[in-house]
Parts: sequence; C-alpha cells; structure tokens
Amino acid sequence: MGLKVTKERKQNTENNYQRIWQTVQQIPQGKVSSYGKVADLAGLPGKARLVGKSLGKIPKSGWRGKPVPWFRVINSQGKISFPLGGEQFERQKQHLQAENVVVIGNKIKLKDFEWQPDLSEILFSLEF
DNA sequence: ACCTTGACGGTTC
DNA sequence: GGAACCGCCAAGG
Repeated sequence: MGLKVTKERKQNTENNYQRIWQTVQQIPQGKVSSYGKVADLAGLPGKARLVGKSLGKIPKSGWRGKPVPWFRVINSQGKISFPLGGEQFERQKQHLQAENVVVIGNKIKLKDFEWQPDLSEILFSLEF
C-alpha cells in the first residue's frame, strides 16, 4: 500500500507537469507570461516555482508533438530568471528577440509584451 | 521523516 | 528601481 501511494504521487507530479506544458503552449508567439500566471492558468495557484521546475523537464520531442515555448515564460517583474550573461540566459534572450520581443538588459516591458489570455478560451482548450 | 533546493512572488525599505 | 527578506511548496536526496 505504501508503494501504491508513492506511485500515485509520482503520477500526480507528472500530471502537473503536463498541465503546465500544455498551458505554456498557449502563449502566442511574440508574447510572454510569468511563472505565477502560468501556474494560475494551469490550475495550480501558488505553485510558480513548480512551473520553473517543470520547464526544465520538457521532453526533447516536446509535448504531444508540439514544442513547448519555455522561453516565453519570465518572472513577474518582467525579467529573464537566468543569471545575466549566462548561456541559458543568452539562449532565452535570443529566442525572444527572434520573435521581436524587446529585451533590454534582462528586462522586458510587460506592458507591451505580456500575454492577455482570453480566460474562457483557455478553459475551453485545456484538457485536464 | 527531515532537510535543502529552486527558471518564484509580494512587501518593505 | 533594486536589494534584502520572508513566505511559499513540490521534489528529491
């Protein structure tokens, strides 16, 4: 029985990750969202840190055949969360600039680039 | 079961 | 604006 509980928890973790990936796939090109917002939309309020963790575990092949645009997720202050100048930082910045998101230093103007999801549309499209 | 670790967030100074 | 601080909470060791 203890074994079963462990297994269920693992499955739940996997489900959480998948919900997050699915939500991130909704962010349109040229827009960004935050870890906290993604967590909320994925039905996991308060679990912003889990979003970061899951983004680091995206399968190489993407999720359900589609890539997961992890680089469109930044923190609530509009900044790239990787250390400035690091390899990961540069990769994310490059991806964003490639779709015309303006990055100054490590910052993006949320006012201009934050994704404003249509709530009803999201709820309809997500398959939990 | 305890402890540490985060691709976080909000508040305060 | 930014740094310090604290709260948060699942994962993993």
